[in-house]
Amino acid sequence: MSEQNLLDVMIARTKLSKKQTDKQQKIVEAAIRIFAEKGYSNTSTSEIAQAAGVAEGTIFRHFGTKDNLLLSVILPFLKEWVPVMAEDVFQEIMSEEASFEDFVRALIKNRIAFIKENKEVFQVVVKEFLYNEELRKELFPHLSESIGSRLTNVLQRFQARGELADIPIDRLKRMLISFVGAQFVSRFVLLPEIQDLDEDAEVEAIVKFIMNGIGK
Amino acid sequence: MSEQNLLDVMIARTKLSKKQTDKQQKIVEAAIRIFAEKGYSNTSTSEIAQAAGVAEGTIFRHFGTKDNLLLSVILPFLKEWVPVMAEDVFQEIMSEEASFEDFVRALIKNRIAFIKENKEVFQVVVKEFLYNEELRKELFPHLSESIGSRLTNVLQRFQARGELADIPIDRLKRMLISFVGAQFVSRFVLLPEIQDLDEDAEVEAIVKFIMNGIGK
DNA sequence: TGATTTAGTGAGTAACTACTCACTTTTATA
DNA sequence: TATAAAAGTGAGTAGTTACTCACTAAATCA
Repeated sequence: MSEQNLLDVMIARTKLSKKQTDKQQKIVEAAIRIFAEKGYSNTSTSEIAQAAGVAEGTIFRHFGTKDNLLLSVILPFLKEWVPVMAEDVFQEIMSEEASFEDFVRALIKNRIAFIKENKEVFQVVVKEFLYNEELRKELFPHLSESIGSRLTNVLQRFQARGELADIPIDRLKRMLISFVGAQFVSRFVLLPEIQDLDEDAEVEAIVKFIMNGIGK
Repeated sequence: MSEQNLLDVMIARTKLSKKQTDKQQKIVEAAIRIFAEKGYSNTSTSEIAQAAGVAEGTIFRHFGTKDNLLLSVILPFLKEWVPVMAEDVFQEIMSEEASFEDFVRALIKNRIAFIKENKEVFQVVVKEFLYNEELRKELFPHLSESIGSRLTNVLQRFQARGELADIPIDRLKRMLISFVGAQFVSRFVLLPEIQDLDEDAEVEAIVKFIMNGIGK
């Protein structure tokens, strides 16, 4: 992977994001589609060029390396993922006197909507996050900082209010993230062919599981 | 991937499993190590040969193709995974008058022990299951049949006993598997560097989450 | 022991890989 | 409109890939 700091690339890419060529966009779209289907490592630049209706050289004119093309797919998604986590859900909900259950439900619905809008990129992110150790090691600290710390605050507040069981915050956080994450991964990556049979009911079941478990 | 039926390969490999050469074993061991670290697609046969202290031709003498080598890594693991799921835990526990909580605890402890013994292969299986669509499509039916149906029986019995919430079995099953699976994946694949800080407490937290959720 | 099968080798190969570069075409600017 | 800059091209390149095959070494069997 790229040796330079990912945050720098992230910022640089944002500045350039306004002036994007037609073909540049076609390349990214094709890359997303094929990366999602077969994985980054199993995709050749010539295949992307063909799918995008572009000469192979054009890819390298704009993105320099194949690695950079992957970043151009993943980073915009993550850049949107993180702040939306902050504003749309956290602030809005926390200002009111909402219950933890409401918070969890709103968070899950919000994230499902976002993933649905970016289904293929989500698939790429999940697959490469698991497969590409360098990428993971580079991105993990940023994600766990920006998302994790926010979640810690929220959980602490709800635990102080007495709405949560007396489990250490870190363990709570880990279980929450991995459970919800697993739902998203199994729904949108492992079994993407399944349609929304009953999305609301599914969300409700997830919320109930989190709140009350499955015992009786 | 291989065109032939995976079950046939599975059976064929079992028959041959007795007479395994020294070098054959070294190759598999090296493959497991490197596949787990960098992923199948990012590993070359020459790299495996070098790590195993073997000529590259030797790999192809024994395994024919790189795909077959991957199967020789994954299938023995799955072949052990499935029956142990049946005997060690299911039968033993179900014969007694154990509670659902006992069952879950025993199941999780048993699976953790098995994964610990086969940590690297587990990593390979998880990564390739997500990355390699053909492999997933081939293996998924067998796994969901042998494991899923057994779990369905167990859940039905406990639900009939009134120990479980009135959630449709399929949804129960999906949530249970994805939650427990997520714990294993995050523990042994995403964050393998973390040691057993307090494994019993962690297992207990997982069990409690499943039984009672995190609400109060 | 001699003969046959099996294990092991490593140089060789065709296909593919990411990437380059001299060139043409299009766009922006003066 | 003339000029400079940027976008786009595709044949070419050096390196790597999975895999082959003629061969030698070791094990098995008569």
